Amino acid sequence: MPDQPSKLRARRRAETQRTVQAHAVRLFTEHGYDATTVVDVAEAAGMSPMTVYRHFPTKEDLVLVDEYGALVAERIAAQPAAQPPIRRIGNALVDSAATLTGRDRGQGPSASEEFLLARLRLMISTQALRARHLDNHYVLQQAIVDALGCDTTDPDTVFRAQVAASACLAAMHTALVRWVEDDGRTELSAVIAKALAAAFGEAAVDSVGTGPYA
Amino acid sequence: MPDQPSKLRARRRAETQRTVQAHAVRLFTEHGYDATTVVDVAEAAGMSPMTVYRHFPTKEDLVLVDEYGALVAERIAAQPAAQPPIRRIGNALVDSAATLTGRDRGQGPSASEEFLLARLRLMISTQALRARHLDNHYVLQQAIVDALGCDTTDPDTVFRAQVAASACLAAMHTALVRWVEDDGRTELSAVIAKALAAAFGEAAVDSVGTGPYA
DNA sequence: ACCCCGATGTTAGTTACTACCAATCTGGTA
DNA sequence: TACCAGATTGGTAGTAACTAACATCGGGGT
Repeated sequence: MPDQPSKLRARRRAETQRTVQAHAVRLFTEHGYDATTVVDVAEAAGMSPMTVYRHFPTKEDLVLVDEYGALVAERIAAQPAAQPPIRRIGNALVDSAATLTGRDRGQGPSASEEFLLARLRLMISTQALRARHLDNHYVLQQAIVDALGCDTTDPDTVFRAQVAASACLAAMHTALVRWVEDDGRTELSAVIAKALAAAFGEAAVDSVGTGPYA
Repeated sequence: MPDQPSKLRARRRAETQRTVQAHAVRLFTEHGYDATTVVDVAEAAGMSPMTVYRHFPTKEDLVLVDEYGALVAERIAAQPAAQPPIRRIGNALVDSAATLTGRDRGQGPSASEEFLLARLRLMISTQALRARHLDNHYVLQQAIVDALGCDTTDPDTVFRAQVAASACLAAMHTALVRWVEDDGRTELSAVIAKALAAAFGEAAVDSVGTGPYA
């Protein structure tokens, strides 16, 4: 059963990855992304540069790991197909953000949220990271269009879905920037909902401020 | 008068830049962006690699020169401020595209348009170029928000403007991709107008299909 | 005619990343 | 327990995108 290689291997692997990433983000934040070399990260994590490259194909990936994409695509497919695309995408984005940051009743950012914030700060302020982050949206856009499962024989429908997806993601990204500028004090899902409403009108999200709280 | 250094210098400079860029885009298209080195480009253009770097700070800039940004920002400011931001931005995007491709009555793509198409094809298919191109949108977004000249003391207004700008640019980018997939046979400004209408409703653009033709 | 500055070239160095091979360590199995 | 297979790690060498510092050359304006 090579499908499940003992799981212990996988756990150790995931653990070292987290370790390396934590050191990387810390060093990047302290001394700047460009001023920090991969060798520096390797030394801090106590391993050879080669090993770092084995876990993260590029230096940028040390910051960019994306757990959000799969979540969104999954939720899109789960939405009723009757609603307009923008609404479906918007709901999926808001829900996914709520799940990801999953914060209980207005307390401050948790530890994992602080890490997310640190990563986002880097992604926004560093050109190379910002560029690749936006390119990830490009991939996510395709995933969303696929998940919408619209009639692929009609090129016009596909086009509209692509436009909806890219516009929603752009609005979400702006919300993300805003959230980071506010140091995560507000609630991410609410900021996203506000952004979507600003772009597409109130009809874009089920209802602003709903969700697990309300 | 060092402000206007004889103009002849500037013209020669611009000319060599065009030469280098033409060779670069040709080589990139023929052999692939990643498979072509800057040294290859320099040899093709008949100069040393250093000179190439003097004219284009990075390899990516050989493809990415952006003449669009200034055009858009300028047209935004020229629009009546009474209209909603999305409409103002949408009109500016459509008008700028029409100016840029400036084609007379449905003939095929001109020579300069072929060049634009080649560059866009590279920007879309090559990851590094795609990423930096999207990052340029990020800069353009700021320029648009500034050009809108909204009340900067109210953070909410600024946020809405940012959302509007990023969403419009995303829709325009999708239109761009579509246009390239169609090998520029349709009219770029019309595709952009269609994308904006799909995202924000018919109210987004003054009227689809208007402009210098209609 | 002269001088000055901008454009070009050369060299040497840094850094991200890759290919290849060797060593080692782990986890399950006979 | 002893062992095998495969996963993980490490080292070396190489490529390619840049950067810095310095020399050179040629054209333009005074």
